[in-house]
Amino acid sequence: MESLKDLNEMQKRAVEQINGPVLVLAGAGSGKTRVITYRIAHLKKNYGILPENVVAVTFTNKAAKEMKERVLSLTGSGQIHWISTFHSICAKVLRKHCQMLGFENNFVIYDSSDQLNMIKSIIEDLGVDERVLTPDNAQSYISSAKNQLKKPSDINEVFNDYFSEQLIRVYSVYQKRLRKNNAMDFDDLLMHAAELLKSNPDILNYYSEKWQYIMVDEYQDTNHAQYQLIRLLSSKHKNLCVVGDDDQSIYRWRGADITNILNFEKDFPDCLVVRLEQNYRSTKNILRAANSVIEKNLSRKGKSLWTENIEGEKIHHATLNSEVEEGLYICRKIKELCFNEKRRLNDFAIFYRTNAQSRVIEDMLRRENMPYDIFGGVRFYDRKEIKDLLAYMRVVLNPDDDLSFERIVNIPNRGIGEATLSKIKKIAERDSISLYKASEVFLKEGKLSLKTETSLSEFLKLICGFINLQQRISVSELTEKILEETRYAEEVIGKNKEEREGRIENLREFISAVEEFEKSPEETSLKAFLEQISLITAVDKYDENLERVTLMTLHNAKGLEFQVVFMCGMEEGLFPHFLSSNESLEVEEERRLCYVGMTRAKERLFLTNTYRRKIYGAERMNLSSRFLREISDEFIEVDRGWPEEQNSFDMKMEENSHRVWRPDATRGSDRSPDLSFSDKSDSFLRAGSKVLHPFFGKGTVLETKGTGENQKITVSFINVGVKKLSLKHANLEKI
DNA sequence: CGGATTTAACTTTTT
DNA sequence: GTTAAATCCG
Repeated sequence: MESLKDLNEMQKRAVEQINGPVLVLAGAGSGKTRVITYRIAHLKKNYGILPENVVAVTFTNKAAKEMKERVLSLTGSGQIHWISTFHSICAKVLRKHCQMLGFENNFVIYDSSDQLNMIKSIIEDLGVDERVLTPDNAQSYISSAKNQLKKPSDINEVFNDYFSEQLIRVYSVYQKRLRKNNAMDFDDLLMHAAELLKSNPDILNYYSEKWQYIMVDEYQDTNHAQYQLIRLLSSKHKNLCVVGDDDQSIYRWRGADITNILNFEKDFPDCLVVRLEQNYRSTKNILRAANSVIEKNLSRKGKSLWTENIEGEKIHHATLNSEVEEGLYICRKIKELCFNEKRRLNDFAIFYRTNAQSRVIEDMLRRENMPYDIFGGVRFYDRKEIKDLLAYMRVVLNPDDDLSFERIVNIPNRGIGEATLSKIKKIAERDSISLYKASEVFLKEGKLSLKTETSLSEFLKLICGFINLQQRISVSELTEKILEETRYAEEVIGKNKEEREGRIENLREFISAVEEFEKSPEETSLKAFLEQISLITAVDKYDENLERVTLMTLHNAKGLEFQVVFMCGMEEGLFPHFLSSNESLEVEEERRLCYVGMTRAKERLFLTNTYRRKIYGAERMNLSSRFLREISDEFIEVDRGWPEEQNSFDMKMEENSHRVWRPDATRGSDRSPDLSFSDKSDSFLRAGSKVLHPFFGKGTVLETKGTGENQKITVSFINVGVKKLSLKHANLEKI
C-alpha cells in the first residue's frame, strides 16, 4: 500500500478509525475485504502495531488465505498474521490450554458424520425410542444448543417433557464420550474455547492483551458462541471492527444469529457506523435487479447499493422443458459467449440451490467436453477410503479415539467381528478405558479363541508400530506405510474395475494433499495435519486460474465473484426450497440467498427454470420462483430461442497441460436452425425418450454416448430387445 | 462370520 | 438416484 488513496471516503473512514468499536455495513461488492486488509496494513505502517497483536476472523479458509496474501502484498512483510477462521483460531487456542478443560492436546476433531455415528450408537445404547428422537434430530438440537453455549443441564429451560428428557440424556452421554475419546466436534471448538476464556481470567487476559485489534468478517453469520468469544476477547481494548451485511445472512439454520449485527450498536455503544454502498463489482442492471429482489424483505436495516459501472446487458431469463434441457441450454450459452464475446471458461459459474441439481449439469458439461470444477457435494474427505485412512491416522495420534478404532479394527478384514468387538466394549465399560486399552486387557486375560487372539494382537502390534514410527517419519511416509502394511488397496477396495480405479485415484490425491501440506512453512506434524484437514472446506480449494466452469451451491458462492453467472432451478419448491417456504423468516433467508447469488455476477446474469423436473426419481411440475417475479421487468429479458450452436470449438492442450477449452477462431460459426423451446420434439434424444425405428419398431432410449456425428445410442426395442445404433444412420424418429 | 445382493427410505443449505 | 439397512447365501 502506498497510501489510503485507493479508498473511497467511506472506506477510508472505516480504515482510519482504529480505536473503539466500528461497524462496517458493507453491501455486496463494496470492497469490504479491501477495508479489512488496508486496516491491518494501516495499523502496522502508521501506528507500528505488530502483526501478532492483530487478529482477523474470516468465514472460510480461502477468505483467510486471500486476505493474508493481500496484506502481505500491502505491507511487504513476511510476518505471519493471525488471519483465519473462528474454528481454526479456537483449535489453536485449545491445543495450548485444553488441559484446563480435561483434554489432552492431541485431541482429534470429529466432523458431522463422525458426530452422527456417535449419536446413533448412543441412541441405540440408551434404548431411546427413535420415534421420540432420531439421530438426525438429536444432532441438530445438540449442535444448536452448543452454538448457544448451552450445556445439557441448561436445556430444561426450553423443553419440559419426555422429549427433552431423552435429548438431555443423549447430549450428556455424547459429551462424556467425546471427552473419553479425547475428541471435540466442530461446535465444541467454539464452546470449549468460550468456556476456557470465561472461566480462566488469566488466559482471557493473556489473549485480550495479545489481540489488541480484532476484526471480524461476515459478522452477520456469527452465532451466539462466536459472539461471546468476540465480546470476551475485545472487552479489554474494545478495538473491534466488524464487517457484514444483513442482506447476506444465509446461515440462520446453522445457528447464525442475525441480531448480532442488528444489535451491534447497542452492544458496543459509541461505535462508529460506516456504510459502504458503492458497488464496484456489477453492472447497473444486475445491481438494480438484485435490489428489487432484496427490497421485498421486511426485516432488514435497509440500504441501497449503487454503482458507477456501465448499464450492461439485461438479465436473461429462460424457461426450459426439463432439467436436461436446462443443462444443455447453459452449456450452449457458455459456448456462445466464449465464441461471441471471447470469454474463457473460468469466467463462468453455475449456481444451484441443492447439491442434487449438479448431476444433470455435470452430465451435459461432460457431453459437451467442457471442463468443470465442482465444489461441495460429497466432500473429498468424506469418501469411504479417505475416512478409513484418516481413522488409522487418528488412532495413531490418539489411541483413545474409540470411534476411529471401531471403524478400522476390522478393515481390512481380520476376523474381528461384532462378537469380539462387543466383548472388548464390555471390558472397556467395566474398567472405563478406551477400546484400544481394553483390547490389550482382553488379550492379557486370555479368554478368547486362538484365532481371534492372533488377529487382535496382530492388529495392536500394527497400530503400535505406526505409533512408534510416527515420531521418526513424516506424515506422507506414515500414510504410505499405513496403506502398505494394511494392504489396503489389495484387501479393501472392491474388484469392480471402475470403482477401484476411482478409489485408488482418491488415495493418490490424498497422498499428494499430504505432500502439499508438508511444504508449508508452519508445523507439519500429524496433529497439525489432521487439524487442518478437518477444518478445510469445499470453497477453500477453489482456484480461479484454472480454465474451467465452476459449479457450486448458492451457499458456497458467498464471497466469490464471476464475470458470468447462471442461477438454475429458479422454481417454487426448489428455490425457495419447500422446507423453507412456510415461515416468512425462512423465505426471507432464501431471498437473501437469491440476492447473494445475483450479486456474484459482474457482467452477465442468467436465470433459468423448467416446466418439469425429475427430483429423486419423481417428475414434478414447478411454478416459476417468486424471486423471478420479484425482479422488475425493466431489468430482465426473456430468452425464447436456443443459443447459436457452435460447431467450431475444439479441445486444445495448453502448455501448462491443463485441458483448455476455447473457441477456435480460425473457423467461422455455423448457424443451427432456430429451435424454439416449445418445439421440444427436438432433435434431442436422451435416456427415457421413446423412439420409432424403421425396422425395429418402438423402443426406449437407454443411453446415449458421444456427440454430434459420432453419437451412439442404446435402445431397448419392444420386439427385438436391446440394440446399439449410430444415431447418424439409424433414422430414429422421436415419438 | 463375512460378502454380495436386494430392498427400502429419504431426500437443503455446511463450519 | 443414492445410500443405508436388510436379507440371503456360502
